[in-house]
This record gives sequence, structure tokens and C-alpha cells, in this order.
Amino acid sequence: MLALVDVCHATAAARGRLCACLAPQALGHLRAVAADTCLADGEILFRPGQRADAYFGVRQGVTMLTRTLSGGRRQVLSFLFPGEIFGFAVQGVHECNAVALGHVSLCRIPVTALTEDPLLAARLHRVARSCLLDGLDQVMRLGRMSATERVADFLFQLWLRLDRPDELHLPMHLSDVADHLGLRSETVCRKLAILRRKGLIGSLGTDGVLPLLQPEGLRQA
Amino acid sequence: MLALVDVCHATAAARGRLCACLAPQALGHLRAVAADTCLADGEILFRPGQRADAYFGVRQGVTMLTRTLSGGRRQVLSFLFPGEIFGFAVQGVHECNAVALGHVSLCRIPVTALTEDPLLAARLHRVARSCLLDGLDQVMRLGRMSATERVADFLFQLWLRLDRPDELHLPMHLSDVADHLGLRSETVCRKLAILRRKGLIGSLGTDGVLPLLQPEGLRQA
DNA sequence: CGATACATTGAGGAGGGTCAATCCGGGTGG
DNA sequence: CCACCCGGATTGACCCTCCTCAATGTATCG
Repeated sequence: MLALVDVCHATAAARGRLCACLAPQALGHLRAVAADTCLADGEILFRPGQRADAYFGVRQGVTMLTRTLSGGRRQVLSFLFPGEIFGFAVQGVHECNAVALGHVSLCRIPVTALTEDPLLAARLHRVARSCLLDGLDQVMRLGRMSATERVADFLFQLWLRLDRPDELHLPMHLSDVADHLGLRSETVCRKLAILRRKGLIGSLGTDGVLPLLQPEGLRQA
Repeated sequence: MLALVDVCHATAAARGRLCACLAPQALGHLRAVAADTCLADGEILFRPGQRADAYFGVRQGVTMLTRTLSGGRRQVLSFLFPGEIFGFAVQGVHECNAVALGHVSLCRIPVTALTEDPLLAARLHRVARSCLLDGLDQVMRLGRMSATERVADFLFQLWLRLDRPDELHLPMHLSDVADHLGLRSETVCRKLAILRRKGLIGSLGTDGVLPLLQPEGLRQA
């Protein structure tokens, strides 16, 4: 029953993290009600239409939220890294799939915990609104950026979210990134090659590690 | 000091409307704290970076939320019709421009009203999460739909939001719609022509009125 | 060692962007 | 009342970015 506490200390810099904005007494309560869960690679935590009776915090690994359109067209709404919260639903029903990328361990926060603890509820609402912000960034990317800009901006934003690491550990496939950016995996691959030739990033290792040589350079293009 | 009450009775069917989900006692309180405002065409209610000390409910007219990228590239995040609420901010600061399309009358709800009235606060949070849902729809459109599908889906969703009217009153320019759908105004115009040739819609009048001949037909394409 | 899964690279085509010309309605001023 | 003008819609021609399809490379696993 470690809940989110440990993880959040490691990645507290990013906005929207739960523990970073929780008062100590709320943390104590959270520790009491949260339960841990584990998922294997590709496992689906929930699907659209399922009752949403809990929030989830990522402890280890990456979870991906997806939605599918007619014709099998898939959109990856977001990638959730350790310390981040997901599972927000409007009318008690999930609107997307939650898929584990690699081994994922989660902490489960029942919605009933919110009614019991208004402080926790307020903080979660704040996180929800922060998700709204991330959604805006994605809309800007999809609506008004070229393919190269989308890839570069995606890496740059990820770099910020993960506390400016020297390299990104990306457990998802290129096709997942493509479905996130409204592109094809071949296009993502080509654009990564361009950024590599510019000296902004290194080569994507088979283990999903991508060295960031000039992260700030990703900002403009 | 009519607040939102009157308007909401006219358009209560759509999800996310404020009054539709407000208990009577909350409405009374809302009536007490809300203040009316008017905007002329093109007038800007707030800009990114400004302190967000109030929410706004649209009483008459349409308001548009926009964001601008380097190079003057603009993205229209949403169009807000009568009965709808906007002004959600994360850290007390607005993240976009709010622009009036034609004459707009608003009702202003100070954020202080939320701390005084937890019921009102809870309802507004629900609306905020509903906005999150609308954002998902837009991401699906931008990421995975063709130009024709985007235009058709935009009209279809609008038709649902406005309680399935026989015709849409669109006070915005084609370029605004284009900036909403990640397209160029010429493309929107061409795609509208295609839908017209298919007999799904009528001709866009100079007054912004667009007859919907087969609204259900817009769903698939 | 072969099989599988995914990344990578190439060649060709289509959808939508870009630029420019024209249309059209409404407003203005003579 | 009419000519003029202006902003935006519409349409056409051309081009570029990205998609599509296919081949090849490469690492992991049985």
C-alpha cells in the first residue's frame, strides 16, 4: 500500500501531479483508501461505456488512453507517465480505452474517497482541469502544426513533463505515437530521422530509449 | 439581472448546460451573484495570461475561444452557444482568447461565488469535465478524420448541441470554422459544396443561416 | 536458424494547401 | 437611385506534404 507517495516525490516538478498538490493530511487519507493494481503489456484497464468507479494513478510504466472511430481508425488521446492521474469521466462512464504499455503498476482511488474527503476531491478537480490544458496543447498540435513540428513538440512537451531528462524512455511503438499525433508511423519515423540529422536527438534504441541532444532546439521546430 | 435562468429553459437538452443540472436553491443563489455583460462584434472578453476571476455563461450570441501559435497560426478551440459556460482556468490564469461573434450578452459568475456555494462549485466542475469530453471529440476530428468528415461532423455535433434545429445560425466566418477544424477556409467552402450536392444541407445564406436537409446523413460522412 | 514484429527507407499518388481570379451582397457616398 | 467599393465566399489551377504500398533491415524469440 505505497499509493502514490513514493512516485510523486521523484517527479514532483510537473504540473497536474496529484501528490505535488496534496496537503499532508490528504496524503494520509489517500494512503488509507488507495489500492494497488498491476497490468501486463497490452492489458486493458477499462473500455468505453464501463462504469467509472475509480481514478487511477500511475506508479510505474506508461498507460495510454485511446479511442476508436469507424473504420478502425484509432486516436491515442494521451500517454500517462508515473505520477499522473487518469480515469476522469463525466457521467460515471468511461469514454476511452486505457491500455498498459509494458508492465504497469497503478494505484486505484475509489470515487467514494472523494465524497469522504472534500480536500482530495478539490485537488482531483484541479488535476482534471489541468488535463483540459494538456488537451489544448494536443488540439494545437493536431490542428495547426506540420508533421515535423508535431513530432518535435511531442518530444519537447514530454521532456518538460518528465523533468528534463537526458533521454526519454518511450515504451510505446511508433504507431502509437503516430496515432497520437494524427500521422502514420512511417511519417513519424521519417520526421525523427530529420530531427536526428539536425543533431537534436540521438538514435531511438531498440529498448525505446531516445537520447535528447538539444532538447531546447525541439521547441521551435 | 436575469442571469442564465431564462436562456437555459430554452436549451436545456444539451449536456453540460449549467442551469439544466442546477438544483433550485443553487439557481436562487446564482441569480444573486451573477452580473450581466455585453460585448460587441469582435470584442475580446479576455486574453491568455489574464487573471481568471469569473466564469461566463452565454445568454445571447456566440463566443469563440482561440489560441495563437507562432507565425500567426490560429486555432479556434470552441464555439460557445447560448446556455453554455466557459472561462475555466487552471491556475487562475486564462489560456486562450475569448472573442465575441456578433453581439453577445453574457452573465458573469465570480469565482468567489464558488467558495460560498459548494453546490454551485460541484455543478461547475461537472461542466468542466463535460468540456473535457467536447475536447475529445475535437481531437478525434483533427487527428483521424478527412476534411469532409470534419465539416460534416462539426455540423452534426452542432445540430445535436442546439436541440436538432431545422437550420443552423452560424455567426462565424468560414475562416473561423476552418481554424476550428484545422483546415483552410477554401477547403471548408469546397466541402460544404460537396455536402450540398449530396442534398444533406442547403445553401449558406449571407445571414449565416444554413438549412439542414438531412442532418442524420451528416453522421456517416 | 527461421519466424515474427517492428523500424526504416523508397517510389508513387492523393488530399488538402496555396495563390489568384471572380462573384456577390451590403454599405457608402455622390 | 446608382456607381463604387470592400470583405468575404466561391471556384479554378497548381503544388507540396503526407499517405499508401511495398521492399528491406534488424532484433527478439522459439
